[in-house]
Amino acid sequence: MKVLNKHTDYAVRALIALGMKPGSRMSAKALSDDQGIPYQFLRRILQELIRNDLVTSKEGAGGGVALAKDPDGIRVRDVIEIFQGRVQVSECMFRKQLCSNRTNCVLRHEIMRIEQMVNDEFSKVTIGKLIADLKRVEETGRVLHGENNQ
Amino acid sequence: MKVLNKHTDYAVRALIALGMKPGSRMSAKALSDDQGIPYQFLRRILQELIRNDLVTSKEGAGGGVALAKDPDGIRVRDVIEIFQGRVQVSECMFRKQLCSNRTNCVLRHEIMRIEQMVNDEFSKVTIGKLIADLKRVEETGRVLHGENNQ
DNA sequence: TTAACTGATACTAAATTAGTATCAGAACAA
DNA sequence: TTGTTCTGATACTAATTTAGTATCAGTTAA
Ligand code: FES
Ligand code: FES
Repeated sequence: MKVLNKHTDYAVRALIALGMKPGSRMSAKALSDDQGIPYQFLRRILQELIRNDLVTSKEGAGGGVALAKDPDGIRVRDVIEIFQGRVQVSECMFRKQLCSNRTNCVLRHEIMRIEQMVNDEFSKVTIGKLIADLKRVEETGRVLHGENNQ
Repeated sequence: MKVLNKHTDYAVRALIALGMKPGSRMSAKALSDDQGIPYQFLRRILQELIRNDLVTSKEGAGGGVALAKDPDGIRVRDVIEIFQGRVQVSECMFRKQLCSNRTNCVLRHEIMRIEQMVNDEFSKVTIGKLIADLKRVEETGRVLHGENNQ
């Protein structure tokens, strides 16, 4: 059961990469090379991030993309919702077509509690937090993530 | 972002239905009609539940399936793991091929914490608990789930 | 005026999920 | 002992989602 798909995965990676170089724009090409993300795929992901105001862009030569806001203001939850929709355990546990009485369904209660928890947790994790963690690890010399070794 | 697929959904429904009539066997056909689950699909789901010792079966005329253990001993988590594998947020956030240094990866830490939480929660929800909830609601006359009304 | 970019969108391929079909064999009952 | 009702096993198809590619128009800077 995989929770994050490639869109979200790549988007988070791209956002971190952009957040690591504050102020500077990067082209999609550079990001693609940097992070090993298929170029055309990344392009579409970035365009979606732009539409959702997480990223700003500048067209033309010397253009590129940059974070639209403070890394601490970008939650992983936001990214998930853009590419995968709201976290929901099941559209409706016992019926394809949503029930009219959803609020009364006890089965749903359990499930919605879990949904809420997951959403809360993903709200706490921001790009800023991830970057801080990454930097801390880099400084203390501990190994980091897959791109850097092996 | 849908977390539970049809296999899990139908399996839970079937397990609840079986748990509601303790002792008695039901044929896959009856279950299928009862719950509105496609017959052949349900057959395969039941066979999987049987292989995993959540359900027992008896062949031949008058045969059928029944819960193999106490409903309280069947966790929704077990069902999820049978049909969707272990809950994991991402195989590995930053690399397709699992990194050798996963234990040191700070990004992974956040994610594994959330995974753990979800698994814990789905461990707490058992078929017995769901049945108890259902019965309580039936008694108090409150509306229940989608099969019973519009 | 050309090279380096993004915007928009159509398209294809791969993987997963959902659902169907078939045949063999067990148990029961007449 | 034969027909009927059931499960076991497994192959198959269809639908949907996810992943990835391609193309063309327009913008900007040198
Ligand atoms: S089954 Fe639809 S709301 Fe509970
Ligand atoms: S990216 Fe692979 S373990 Fe962190």
